[in-house]
Amino acid sequence: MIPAGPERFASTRDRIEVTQGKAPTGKPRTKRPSASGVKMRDVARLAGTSTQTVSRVISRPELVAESTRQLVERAIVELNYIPNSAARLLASSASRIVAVIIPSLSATVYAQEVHHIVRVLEERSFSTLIGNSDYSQEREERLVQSFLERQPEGFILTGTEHTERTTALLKRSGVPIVETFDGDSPAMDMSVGFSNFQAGRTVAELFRTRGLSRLAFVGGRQDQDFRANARYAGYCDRLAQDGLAPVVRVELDLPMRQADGIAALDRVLAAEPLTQAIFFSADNMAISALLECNRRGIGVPDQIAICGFGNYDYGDALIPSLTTISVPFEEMGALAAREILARIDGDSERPRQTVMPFRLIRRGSA
Amino acid sequence: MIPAGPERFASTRDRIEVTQGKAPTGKPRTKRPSASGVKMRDVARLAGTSTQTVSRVISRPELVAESTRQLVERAIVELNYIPNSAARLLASSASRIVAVIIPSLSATVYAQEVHHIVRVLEERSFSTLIGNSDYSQEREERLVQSFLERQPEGFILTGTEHTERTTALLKRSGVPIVETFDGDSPAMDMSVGFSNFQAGRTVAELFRTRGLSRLAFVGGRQDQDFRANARYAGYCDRLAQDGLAPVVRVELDLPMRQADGIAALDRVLAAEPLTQAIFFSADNMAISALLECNRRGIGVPDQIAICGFGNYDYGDALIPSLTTISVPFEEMGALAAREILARIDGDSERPRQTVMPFRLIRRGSA
DNA sequence: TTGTAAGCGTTATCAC
DNA sequence: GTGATAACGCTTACAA
Repeated sequence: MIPAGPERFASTRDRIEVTQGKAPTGKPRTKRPSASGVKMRDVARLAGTSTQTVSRVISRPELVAESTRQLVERAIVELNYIPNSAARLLASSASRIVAVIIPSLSATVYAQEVHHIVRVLEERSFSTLIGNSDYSQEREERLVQSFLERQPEGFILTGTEHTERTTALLKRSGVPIVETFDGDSPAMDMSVGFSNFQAGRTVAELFRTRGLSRLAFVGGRQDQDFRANARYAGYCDRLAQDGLAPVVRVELDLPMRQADGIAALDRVLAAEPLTQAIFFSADNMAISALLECNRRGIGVPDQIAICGFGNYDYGDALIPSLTTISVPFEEMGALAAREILARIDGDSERPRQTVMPFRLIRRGSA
Repeated sequence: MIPAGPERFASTRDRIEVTQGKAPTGKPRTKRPSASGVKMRDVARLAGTSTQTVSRVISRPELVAESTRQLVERAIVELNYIPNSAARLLASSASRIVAVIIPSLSATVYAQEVHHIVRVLEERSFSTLIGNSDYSQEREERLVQSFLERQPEGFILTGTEHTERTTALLKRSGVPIVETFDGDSPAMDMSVGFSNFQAGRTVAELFRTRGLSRLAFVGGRQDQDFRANARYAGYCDRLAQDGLAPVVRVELDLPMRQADGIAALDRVLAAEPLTQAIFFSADNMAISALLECNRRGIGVPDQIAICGFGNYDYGDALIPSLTTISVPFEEMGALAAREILARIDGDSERPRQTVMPFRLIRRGSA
């Protein structure tokens, strides 16, 4: 079926002459190398139809007579025809691309999210363009600009903090946009997130219920980690209710690596040796801090209670198991993708801002 | 600078009339909605030049007179012009896209790899198309076909096992291809991998050095997890040297989740209660098995030695710490991307098949 | 250094 | 149900 020529660039000119990037009429200018080789015109020629009919067979087969359709389909297989999406896009403005920008694929939460975005989009044969902003709004802006050149039919971004230009570019483009991971702030267009503020409040509430009052917080730098800021704000808000405030806030450079958990623990204890509880804004740090406490003989949760965020895989396998906040990152990604698709499909009046529920997973460490 | 109209779809027609998808000459057929609005022609008009000059300013500014260039650049900013990459691609066949297909972004190793692929490509302003094959060659084939429509300038795949059609399609396309994660088998084009076979051998060697002989293996299903097969083959190869063979091989459905480690441990012990060592083909399972052993009072490494694969973050924080194989996944991704770029740049005769070194990280568990 | 003309491969439109 | 023709927005080739 497929000619098994050993050389790369093997060509398919076995049955019919394949168009070779020349003007079909008029004086033949010098050659232009044709990218793929087989084009719609070749299929039409072999099938004995016009290109238009081939085009119809591909996009709206129900409009074509059964017999013609089979002829064309056979020609497509025969020639191994692969449509050129650039030409399609140029003529029809339907790129079937969705652009996704996240801070980093190295962070499990974003990788999970993207996995499910991609999964949902693939079901509908949309392709996914992926970009890492590296926690920088400037890089995000550059990515948006560069992706915009490809006319994506949707954008999925992380958070609601962007440069003015990013916002302006996106709004002007008229493309559906979903912002994820942030259910606290208003979105440009649509959003699928969760309340970081309430998550922080919930953890503070847990600690207060246990009668603890010297509470610390560990998260990313204020100017980088906006979601952690919101969690901190919620944390403070609940404490303020009892006339309290966090005794230490440790800010770490992003991306936060697992080992940073130990350093953070040290910084907390150096600043306030009598700290009774620590809220880590990511489980990986909480886990390494917890293991470090075990190693040092610091009792968890009695001497120091620990709560993480994200409900990573290993948390429940530790001793003590890790108390944490569980957020449905997979569902968030899947829904974000579905919202984009729904908008593309013209199902207009759907809920614009979805706030997903999170859960406090109460286990051994707090 | 940027008109701050509150409505979406805000248009920029403040200074000059923007082309609106009509034939500039001849009888005006009915309108075709222009996707972005501003196009090169508009920039040219505002700058008082031809589109050709605008094109040059964008792609080869050194060919344009300083004064003209400034005029054009100002017009570009003024109009917020964003080039249409479909048109560029159609005219020039340079998509500046690289397609990446991995089994799953949910698995840390692939997410790490992709993170670095994307990072390297972004430095050169290439965009990344990402697809999950879900450990299925059929899905991989579909993704390849669909990505091929977008004329990527390179493909990065996982492993060296593909359907015949996948191979045929890719070879015919003439696009540079890098296969990753497999340094044992010959590649279609280029490859950046490591020897799974030698990794398996190394682990068996470690266990043999410790005088253990009833050895088990835990990995993915044979028909899905080809890299684990290679590790198993190496494992067996080393054991055969001493007239031995694994006492149990547990095969799990992919993707393997952390909790599967405990189930696998049970299956190993059920099949051969006197098992002395287990090689897990992924750290996440090794970690949960190790923690489960602690919980059950099974002594590690004395009663059962455990070795993982991948050197995940938490392995060295456990007690006992996890012995494992470390593979430079990040470097592998980065190099894969660089190989593609080098080929695109025409730096032809570079090493085609790179085998990256792995390291045995000897820690407490084996 | 700049401009003109002719495509790139597809789809929209309209006529048959 | 099918085909001819004109775009889609850009770049290549060549002329000025």
